[in-house]
Parts: sequence; structure tokens; C-alpha cells
Amino acid sequence: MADKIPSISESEWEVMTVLWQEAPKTANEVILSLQECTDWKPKTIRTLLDRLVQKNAVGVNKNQRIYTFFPLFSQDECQRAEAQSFIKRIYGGTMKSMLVQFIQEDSLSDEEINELRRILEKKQKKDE
Amino acid sequence: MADKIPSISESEWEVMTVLWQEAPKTANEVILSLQECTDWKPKTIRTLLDRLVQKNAVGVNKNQRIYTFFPLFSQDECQRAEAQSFIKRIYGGTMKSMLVQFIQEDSLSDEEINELRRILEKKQKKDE
DNA sequence: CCCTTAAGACTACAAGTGTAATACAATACT
DNA sequence: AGTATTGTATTACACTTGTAGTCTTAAGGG
Repeated sequence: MADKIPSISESEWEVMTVLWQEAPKTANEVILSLQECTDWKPKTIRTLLDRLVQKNAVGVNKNQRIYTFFPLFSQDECQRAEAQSFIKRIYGGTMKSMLVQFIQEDSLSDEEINELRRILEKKQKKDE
Repeated sequence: MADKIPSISESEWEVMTVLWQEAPKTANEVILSLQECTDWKPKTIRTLLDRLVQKNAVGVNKNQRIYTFFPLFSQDECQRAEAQSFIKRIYGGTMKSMLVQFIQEDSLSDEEINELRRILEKKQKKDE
């Protein structure tokens, strides 16, 4: 009974990312991972972790004295939720309009367009 | 020389939307438009408008006693900026991964897929 | 067994956001 | 001209987010 996915802020998302890469992790492991790509202080990261726990995005195992943390939702789930709400908010609900815009503004290279076409084609073959 | 696009919050985005539909508009016209689709109080909408002016997302004409407001950036510009940062944040930067996910999760109907293919095809024809 | 250290708990504080209300000033109506 | 109305300006207040710091406690080292 997948609970509603909590809203995850930008910084919190980074924390989720390292947990999605590998979990469970101790707070310290999360801190080490994040210090490779951010300059956040350990306490900052700890706060983010705690907030994710509060909002039930991350679970905690308190059996050991040193807790371990793990995501409560898959990255896919969260991405899809974010994408849905984003597209609704910004493009009025259809992915198509976003893609159209990207194409029209030449934000996609020929190579990318080809790749997208291949992906779409493959999908349809598989279906029928 | 397009200034940096200011960050527009979710509620503010709704205000921008009605200004993109038609501008300039008086505060009252904005309020009327928005009351069709939200239940915000007039003062709330007014605050949002003022904040958009402060962040230089919206311009004001103060020649008349009753001001009129107009967007300082096109909807396209703003959408593209949001999309870029969204995709970077959530999908690590490539639109492709988002599309792949949508396809894999059957979030797109056959009809939509066809439409996307047509769009991509047309683009390529036009280019060469 | 005492002290340092590190984990965890609690607290801090400013900026942004959602959601308005109050105060002031000019206009419109009577 | 006095009053109600309506724009505009200013102020409010709680919640989220970014970004930590302090306090407490338990464990590990000597």
C-alpha cells in the first residue's frame, strides 16, 4: 500500500540519490558520499537526513547504536511523481508539449532525436 | 539582453500564466482570471503579483492610477529554464532518461507515442 | 575507571512561500 | 462635502528550506 510520496526538496534529493545508489548506509557513509560532490558540513547533511526521516521518505534502523538509513520509495517512483507534477505545473499536463518545445528550440541534437525515435519504435514493436 | 530569469514559485507561476494569456492586465483583471481556477483571496493574488514585480518577473506600468502588469519573460523562456533545471535535478541532465522512463512505465498511450514519433520525424525532414 | 570522541537530539536563524489582513489615499456616489 | 469603495502599500505569521551549531550520551582508548 504505497503511501503518498512525500515532497522532497532539492538538497534532500541529493541525499536520496546517494541512498538510492546504495542502502542501507550510516549517516557517516552518507556524509562521506556527499562530500565528494557538495561542500556541505556534516551537520547539514545530518539535518537533511533527519528531515527525510520525518517526512517518511527515508527509513531508519535503530537496532544498532549507529543507525542506518534507507529509502522508503524507489528512485523510479519519486522521479515519476516529480515529473508528473512538474509537467502539469509547467506544461499544463502533457509531456508532448515539453518535447515539442525542446525540439523546436533545437535543444536536442540530431543524434538525440534519432535515439528518441529508436526508443519509441522499439516500444511499439514490443507491444504488438 | 535577456536578464537572468528569476525563480518563480508554484503559486506565482499561476499568476504568470494568466499574464501570458493576455497582458497587460490590471491587478483586478488578474484577480478575476485567477478566481476562475483557484480560491485565492484577492489580497493573496495581489501579494503574488507584487512579489513577481519585486523579482523582476513582471513589469508594472504606473502611468495610470490603476497599474497594469505584464510579464518580462516569455512563457517559452521560463518553461525552458524550468525544464532544464528540473531534468538536471531529477534525471541527471538528459531528457532521454525521462522519456525512457515514461515509456517503460506505460505512462504514454499508443496514440501519444505515435504522435511523438511523428513530431520527431517531421523535425528531421525539415532539417535536411 | 576517566577522558576524548563521535553519534544522535535538539536548537537556531534567515530567506522564501502560502495565505492573507490592516492602513492609507484617491475616486465615485449621494 | 462626506462617505463608501477600491487601489495601493505595508505588515503578519506559520511552514519549508538551506545551512548549520550546541548539548547529551554512550563507546572506545589508555
